[in-house]
Parts: sequence; C-alpha cells; structure tokens
Amino acid sequence: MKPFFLLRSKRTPHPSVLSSVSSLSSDSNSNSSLILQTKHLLRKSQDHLHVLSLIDSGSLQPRLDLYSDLIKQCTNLKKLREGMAVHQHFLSSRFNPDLFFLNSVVNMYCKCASLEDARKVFDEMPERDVVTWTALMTGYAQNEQPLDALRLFPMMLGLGVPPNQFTFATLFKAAGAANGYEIGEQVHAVCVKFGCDLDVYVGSSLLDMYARQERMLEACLVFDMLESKNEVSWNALIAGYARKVDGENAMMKFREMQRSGFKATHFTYSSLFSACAGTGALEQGKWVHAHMVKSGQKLIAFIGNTLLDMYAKAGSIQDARKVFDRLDKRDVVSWNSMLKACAHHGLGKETISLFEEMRSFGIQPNHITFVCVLTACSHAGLLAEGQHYLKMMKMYKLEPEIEHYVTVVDLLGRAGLLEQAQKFIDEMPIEPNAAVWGALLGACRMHKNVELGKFAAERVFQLDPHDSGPPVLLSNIYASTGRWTEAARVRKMMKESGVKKEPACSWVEMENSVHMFVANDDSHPQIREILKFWEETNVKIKEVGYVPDKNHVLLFVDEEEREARLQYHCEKIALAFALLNMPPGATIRIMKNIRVCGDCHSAIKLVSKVMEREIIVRDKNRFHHFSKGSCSCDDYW
DNA sequence: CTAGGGTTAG
Repeated sequence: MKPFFLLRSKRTPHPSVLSSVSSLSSDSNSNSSLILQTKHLLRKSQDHLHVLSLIDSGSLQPRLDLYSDLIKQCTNLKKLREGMAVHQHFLSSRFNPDLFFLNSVVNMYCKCASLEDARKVFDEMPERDVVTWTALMTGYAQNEQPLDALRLFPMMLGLGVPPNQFTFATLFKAAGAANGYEIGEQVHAVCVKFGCDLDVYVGSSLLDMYARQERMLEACLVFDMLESKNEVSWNALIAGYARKVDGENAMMKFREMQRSGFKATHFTYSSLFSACAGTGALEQGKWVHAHMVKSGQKLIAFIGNTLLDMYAKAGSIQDARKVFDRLDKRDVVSWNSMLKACAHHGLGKETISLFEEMRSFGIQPNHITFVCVLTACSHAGLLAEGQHYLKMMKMYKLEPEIEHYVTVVDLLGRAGLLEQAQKFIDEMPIEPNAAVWGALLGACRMHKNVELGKFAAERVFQLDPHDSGPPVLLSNIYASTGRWTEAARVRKMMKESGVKKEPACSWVEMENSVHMFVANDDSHPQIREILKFWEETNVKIKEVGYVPDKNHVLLFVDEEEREARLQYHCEKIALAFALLNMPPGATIRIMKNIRVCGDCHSAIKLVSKVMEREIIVRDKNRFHHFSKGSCSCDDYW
C-alpha cells in the first residue's frame, strides 16, 4: 500500500466544496453541519482526496461516519486508489474502528478487485461477523477465485458464525463457477438446515448451479419450491435450458414466465437467442426477435450480439449483417461475432475487409478476433494473408495462443502444404497439443497422406486418448486409400478401448419444430416416404452425372453394400424430408453435428440444380450454400 | 456493512 500523501489528488477541488467549507470553517461550533454539507457535496464532486486534504489542513474535524461515507462511495465507484487513501488516512487518525467500519473496508477492497488487501484487513480484524465472512466470499466469487470463496465456508462454520441467505447465494454462485458440485450439494444440505433454501436470491443461485451441471430436474425442483419468483429466477432457468441447447424447454419456460406476469429482460432475450442459435432454429428465433421489438426492448450490444450470432448460425448472413449495422454501440464481441459469421460462410475477403474496417475504427482486437480472421483465411485458402495476420498479433501486444497455431496448421494443411505444416509445428514456440496434431491429421485425411497421418494420429492418441475424432480420421485415411485391413484394425482398437464415435445426425426446422435424423434410425413417422423420395431424386441426379463416391463409406463391406450405405447418410435423409415437405422455392436449411461428407456434398450440389433449390448446410465447421449446381465453398472446405 | 441470472473462438 502506498502512503496516503503520495496519492493526494492533483485535480482542482470542486468549487462548491471549497466555498462551502471556507464559509463555514470560521465557525467552530458548526463542524457537524460542515460534515453534513461535505457529505452532500462529496456526492456531486466525488473528490475524496480533497476532503482528506481538508482534514489535514485542519479545516474539517473528521468523524467516523465521514470516513464511512468516503469508503462507501469509493466502493460504489470502484475507486481503489482513493479507497486506499481513505483507509490509510483513517489508520493514522485517532479513531478506533468498529466492526461495521471494517466490514465496509473489506467490502471496498473486494469490489475494487483487490483481494489481497481485503484479506489482510480481514485477517487482522479482532472479531468477524456473518457480514465480514460473506463480503470476503463474495469478493472471491466475483473475482474468479471461487475455490477461495468455498474454502472460507467450513472455517466460518467452525468458528460458530451462522451463515445467512447472503452467504448461501454467494456460495452457490462460487460452486457453480468452480464446477464444485459435490461441495455445492453439501452446502445445499447445510442451507436447508439453516432454513435459507426458499429465499429467491438463494434459489436463483442454487438452481443456476444445478443448471450449469445440466441437472435441469434438480434446477426445476428448486425453482418450483421457491416462496416467490422473480425475473432473475426465471432467467436462470431459461439460461440453463439455453446452455443445454434445449430450445424447446427454453421457449416453454419463456411462455410460462409471460403468463406468470413477468416481463422478459435483456437477460431473457439473449438466452433465448443463444438457444435458437444452437439448433439453428431460424423461425423460432425470428419469433422471439419480433416479440422483443414489440416489447420495446432496445437492441443493446448484449442482445444484439446473440441475435447476430443466431442469424449467422441459422445461415442467414444478410440478417446477421442487418443486426450488426443497426447496433448503436458495437463492442469487440459484436465485431468478433460478425467476423466469425463471415469466416464460417467462407467469405474470406469480406472477413479481411471487415477486420481492416474494425482496425480503422481504432477498436482493439483481442485473441478471439484473430482466431476469427485466421479461420477465415483457412476456409478461403488465403495463405499469405493468414501468415500476415498471425504476425500482426504482436503489433497489438497479443501473444498467439495454441488456438491460433491450430488454425495456421489447418490453413497450411488444407492448402496441401503438409510438410510446411509439420515444419511449422516443429518450430512453434509453445508445446503442440492434441488439437494441433488433430489439425495436421485432418489435412492428411483430406490429402490422403497415410504416413504423415499415422505420425500425427499417434501424437494425438498420446495426448488425448479419449477423443474419438483421431481414430475415426485415421481409419478413414486407411479406408480411402483402400487399406481396409488397417482401417479395420483401428476400428477394432477403438472398440476395445471403449472410445465411442459421436453418432452423426442432421436436423431440419419446420413449423416451429425440429426434425432430427440419426444414421440408421428409421423412427421418423414419414421414413418410408422419405426413402422412396430419395431414391427417385437419386435417379435424377445420376442422370446429370452423379457418381457415388464410395471412398466415404468407411466400413469393411462389399462394393454394393457400400453404395447402399452411402444413401442413408443423415444429411441426405434430412434433405429428402425437407424437399418432400417444404413449399417449392423455400430455402432449405440443414444442420449437421459433424462435417458433411464429400459424397453428400457432390450429391447436394446436383440436387440444387435438378430441383432448382437453394440449400444451406451448416456442418461442424462452416456453411455451404448450394445453388444451381455449385457450392459457396468452391469445394474447398 | 454482505447476495442471484446473459454474448463471441476451438
């Protein structure tokens, strides 16, 4: 801590404070009225340091409550420098601090994110009450030290200080942030014992903790038991479903919230948009957007950013751009989201010019900005640009992180420069992780390089033995080069080690519901009709030159069977379903949880031509806009 | 004097 006199204000004192003090200071009896006036004027001038100098000069006799006011204001304004000065000044005064005052000081340091100072005051306090403990816990919880917050609880109980609802609200927040669910559950039990579990603050925090663990059943139970509910508890519940990408339940709770007479807040809307973004539910999202406009809710950045992302993830880059243009204030997240949207739609040049525009506005890019820009370069094959922007990070004092290196390996690898990519990995200043080798492995799969692929796959196995991605890729490399025995060996290894492949699935939104298709699953009520329709379509595209590319069937089966298997890829089934049910001319949007396969890609291109349809496919990595027989990715993805 | 809910990458 710096001594107080080094922190003295250099600013000119607020004139009203000066004049009021000088007019009154001659009258020694009116010190208390002087203090009152000082307090009042302090609220306007906020010149804490000047008040201290008045005390030093003898113009003002301090009182404990004046110090309290000064500390409180520094807390609200989060002015650490001034708060420290007041604290130091107080220590050199003749006053003995009481518990209340020291609690305020602890709280001041916590709110100013200076936890070490808070802890020091806390440790030196002769006595502590529930407020002291809770203030420090909250400090830790709000400053990304949730474990430190949790550790205080047993100490507090051990010393016989009974917790209150404030304490529990903070503890559950800390437990949720620290993934400390076992601890959270134990605290829940203690909370019930102290009769605090029905409080709305405690409840919101508690249900949020369960929701973060995807335990929505428990979250709902806590919610239902609450004595009274408010916007926050509703929002916590809706946000829980949104995080799980459970749009259906999120929407259901939203409607219930309305019926119960609560108005949606910007928290509510941003959760709902991110829920819709997860499934790419454009129609639902549009409905919520309309609801928001009608409610009079302004398009502030926090909502705008999720709304933009929602349109982008539903494949409508034009709507995303419209939201971006209408935002009154764009923060770095707005720019990043728009950059990412362009990048995922394969608009490399546009991403770069948007980024240059961002720089010309003087907006400070962050790490995520560069991930977006580099991703754009990678998807569009902009080699030189990618390397240029990686170097540019230094200009902004940003150290490239592993994610940036992954993207550059991807960039080089996609372009077929496999040796250069390997050299790049060897020369990286940080230790390559599984994702880096995974990117190289992916490139080997793309360019059918068995030897380097094997090498990369071994690295990934070592670093991340539980990921199903690498073995699948490796077996695909073998399979696509006709080395079936080796492919089968990898598959067998996977089976034995218990690594499970994520099942492929595709889905289509129609009339406010989502229809999902999983490979080899015939549970959809329309399935027979869909398959028949696809067979007919298949004949049509074969007439214009479709040749099934059996490289993409990776099972060890005979030729005929492999062609048959190809026809049941879930994106094809989803496409057939959409063609069958959607009005002519309507754009078809298909989502897939993993990358679209090469054979489906060529099939869909031809479908867009033969059926005269605009088809948008969102896969794990990017968007494909199919139209008139070609795709926006130019077959580079 | 102490409390709870929301966004961007891979």
